[in-house]
This record gives sequence, C-alpha cells and structure tokens, in this order.
Amino acid sequence: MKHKTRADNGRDNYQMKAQPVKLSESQDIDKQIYDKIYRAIIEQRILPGTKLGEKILATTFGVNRSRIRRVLLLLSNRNVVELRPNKGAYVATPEPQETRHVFEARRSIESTVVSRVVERISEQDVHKLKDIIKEESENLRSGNRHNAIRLSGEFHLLLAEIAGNHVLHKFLEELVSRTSLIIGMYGTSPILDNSKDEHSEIVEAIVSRDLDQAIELMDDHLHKIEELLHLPDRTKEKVDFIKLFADL
Amino acid sequence: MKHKTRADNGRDNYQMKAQPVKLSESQDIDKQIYDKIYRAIIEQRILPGTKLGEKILATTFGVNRSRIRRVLLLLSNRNVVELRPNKGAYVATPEPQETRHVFEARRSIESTVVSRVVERISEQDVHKLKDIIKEESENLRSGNRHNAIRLSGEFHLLLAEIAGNHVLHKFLEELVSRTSLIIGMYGTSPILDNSKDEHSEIVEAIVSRDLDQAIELMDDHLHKIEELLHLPDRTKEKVDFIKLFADL
DNA sequence: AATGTGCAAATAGTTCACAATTTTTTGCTG
DNA sequence: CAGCAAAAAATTGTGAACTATTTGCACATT
Repeated sequence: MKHKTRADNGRDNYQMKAQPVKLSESQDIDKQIYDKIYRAIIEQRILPGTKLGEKILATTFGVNRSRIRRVLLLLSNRNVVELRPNKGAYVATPEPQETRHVFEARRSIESTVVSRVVERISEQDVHKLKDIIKEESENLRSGNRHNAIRLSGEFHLLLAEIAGNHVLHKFLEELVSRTSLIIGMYGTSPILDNSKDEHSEIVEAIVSRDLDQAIELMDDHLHKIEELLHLPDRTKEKVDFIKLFADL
Repeated sequence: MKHKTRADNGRDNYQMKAQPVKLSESQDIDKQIYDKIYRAIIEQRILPGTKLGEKILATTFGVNRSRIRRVLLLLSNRNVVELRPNKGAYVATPEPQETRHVFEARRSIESTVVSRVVERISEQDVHKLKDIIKEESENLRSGNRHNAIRLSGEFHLLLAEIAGNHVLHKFLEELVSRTSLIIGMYGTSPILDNSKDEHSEIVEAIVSRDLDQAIELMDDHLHKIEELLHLPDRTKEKVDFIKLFADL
C-alpha cells in the first residue's frame, strides 16, 4: 500500500496539551460533574439503559438541578446519554446497526492517527504507551475490569494525542466512549484479553517505523473487536410496536 | 493504491433519513433556532468574532433567554460558537493552526466516505449530486455568495449521506461548518470558483466506479482549498501582550 | 385475570427574579 | 481633553418557584 506524504512535512511544534484553556470556576464544576458521569458510564459502572434522574444526581453532586440538566444535555450531544423528552436521561443503548458505523469511523480515523504517530512519536511517547499496556494487563490479571476497559480506550486516545491532531482526538474520544457502550451491551469476554497483546504489536510496528504494518495491525485490531461482538439476531428479536408505529 | 474490502460486503438496508427521531415540541423549537443561527453563521451572514447577545437573540426569536442559552451551549459544543465566561457567545474565530487539523480530519473521513459512495451510489443519488453542483454554479454566476458557500458544503454532506454512515456524516457536518468559518476568515476568491468544477470531476470518477481516482480527486480538492487559504504569517503578527500575560 | 379510570406523587421542563460580572457612561482632575 | 474613578446600565449566570407531564397505585369494571 502506498501512502501519501504531501503536506505531511510541516510538523508543527504544537503541543497537544500546551494551552490549558482557562475555565471560569463554574464551568470547571460543570466539567468535573461531566467527567465523573462520563467515566462512570464508560467504565461500565452504570449500565446502558440506566436512568439518570436529575434530582438524584443533583443531590449526589451537591449542586442545583439546572447544572445537571446542562451536563446531561452535553452528554447527550455526544451520544453517551439519551435524552427522552419528559422521561429523563438514560445511559445510551447503542443499536446493533450503529456498531458498523462507529467501527468504520474508527478505522478511518485511527489509520490517519497511526500515520501521524509514526512520523511524530518520541521516546517518551513510547514509554507512555507501554505504561498503559502494562497497566492494562495488570488490571486485567487482577480482575479489575473497570480500569481495564478505561485503559484500553486510553491507549487509542494517547495515540491520537501523539498524532497531534486535536480534531481527530476529539472525534476519537466520542468513538471510544461509544465503543465502550457497545462492548458493554454486546461484548464477549475475549475482547479485552486480546486487546492488550494487539496493542503491543501495534506499538512495535510504530516503533520500527513500519507504517503499512502499523496501519494493518490497527485495522485488524478494530475488525477483530467488531467481529467478537455478539450482536442480537434480528429475526429472533421481539418487535417493539411502539417504535414501529411511532410515525405511521 | 490497494483498498481493503473486508467487511464491506454487508451492505445494510439502512436508509439515512428513514427514522426521523420524534422530537418533543420544545426540542423542535430549539432545533429550529439552532439551525437558523447555524445557517446564518456558516453562510457568513454573521462574521467570525461577532457577539451573539442572549437578550437580542431571545427577542428576535420570540423566546425565553434560557432557550437561547441552551442553543448557544450546543453550538459551542460543536465549535461554531465560542462561549467566553461572563462575556457572552461569539461566532467562533478559528486559529490558523486549527486549519491543518480540520483539513487533515476531512481528508481522513472523506476518503472513507468516497469509498462507500462508490459502492452504494444509485442513479437517483447521482442526480441529486449533479443538481447541487448546478445550483452551486448558478448561485456563483449570479453572485449569490451565501448560497454558494452553503451548497459547496452540502455537496460533501450529501456524499456522506450516500455513504450511509451516520457517524461519519455527523463528524463531517462539524468539519464542513468549521471549514466555512475558516474560509470566512482566511478564504481567497478562487476557492469557490474552483470547487464546482472539482466537485464535477469527483462525481464523474465516482460514477465510473474508479475508486482510486475518486479518492485522489477528493484529496486534491481538499488540499487545494487548504493551500488557497491566506493564513496570516505568525512571525509578522503583532503580539497581544495583554492577552499573552493575562494569566501569568 | 385483564383492562380501564382517577388521583396522588414524582419527575421533567419553564419561567422569572435576583446575584455576579462586565461594559458603558458620567464626572472629576490635572 | 486625556486619564482615571465612581456610578449606572447592561449582560450573563444562578437558583428556586411554578407548570406540565409521566408514573405508580388503588380501586372499579368487564
């Protein structure tokens, strides 16, 4: 496979986390709450479909209900939470259909990410990647599933950070969290076990500057996860009449 | 160039706009206001940096201020609007730096989009694409810049719709709108003129099922736009010391 | 037993007044 | 009249009260 190099030269000295955007104090509180709920969801401490009542959240975080509403609105805007009008907020329950789209998008974005990473990666970056993989397998061994899930996502996000493209990083953030939800709903046990080894192989290919190999490994990795999902058989599915006749 | 075909077989019968998610009435109002502001911005009727006061917007749309706040929050979440704490909402002013990231992301996503389009495109789709291109050149000829800008974006979004991947479509929506802002700030006149011809060529390549050619044309098209931008030379820029030392 | 009805409680959604902050205006001084 | 400070006005941000909708439950009906 050939890879374009045009305009790939101008490696800017932009550092991913160089400019910590100054937040007002209240925005900061919002972000903290957002992150806590977000993490709880992607670590699968709260399962897909769970209702996120406004009042209970408001009291647990010791804030006003309107703050919670704002956070839930943003979470729904990122497809982590589903907002049903007059019913409340629920942890998103991705449709099987959605899976293909999410994974196709991931392959598209992550192959670009890998290209940039091969160009830009530093010694220090390699260490960080290996640290995550190590933590991943440790948590897996000790049976700490929550952390293992989060770390396997963070591996991919760290790659995007190394790639140095904010936009791709933000998109991937959304895709990784949706993947967590998908795995939470349709995942099978081997997914996490395989991941750590496949992550290692990807890093090796990157370190040896073998772009084609790195891209292919990443592609295979994402394909394998998708294939290991146990998507429900639509023919055996119960028909949801309400949805079916909603707009007929 | 070789192109993977694995897992590309399972063409689902999912139609992009098949399930219009039922919105409650108030969500509907929100969406209308959102779209109006959004359109005004990407059509460059409101220029980057313009303040979007809550009160004035509330009165113009005849709604409560809180509704406007909610809409502005969502617009800021999509990088169309910048929310400065205690200062208000402003039409986003993309940094030159951001440009590279946006275009790289577009190339990444749109090459995948083109792949899928080549596989899935129908007669009817071709007509729709050609219609947009025709409208594009008509509006360009008659000097209606606002419409031309919008249509040149809609060409790309229609491709993503044909590709049938919701996720990629939504991402591209954000990227197209950010591109509009970038062109609004740093654009030069030939950009729009070139676009319509390049769009035609892309469609031709797609129709003749020449994937490699189609991808290359799309890639070149996006590269050309990026190159035609007049990004300010940062070394000649005046330093804004006040901003620079604001939090040091 | 299954379905229907009405009421009460719970929850989501909206509104509005007030607090906090920024911006503009005013008035003073050298 | 430039520069500054205080006052006034305007704007954003917050929270609590109010309204609307949904849900749960008891009881009635077939």
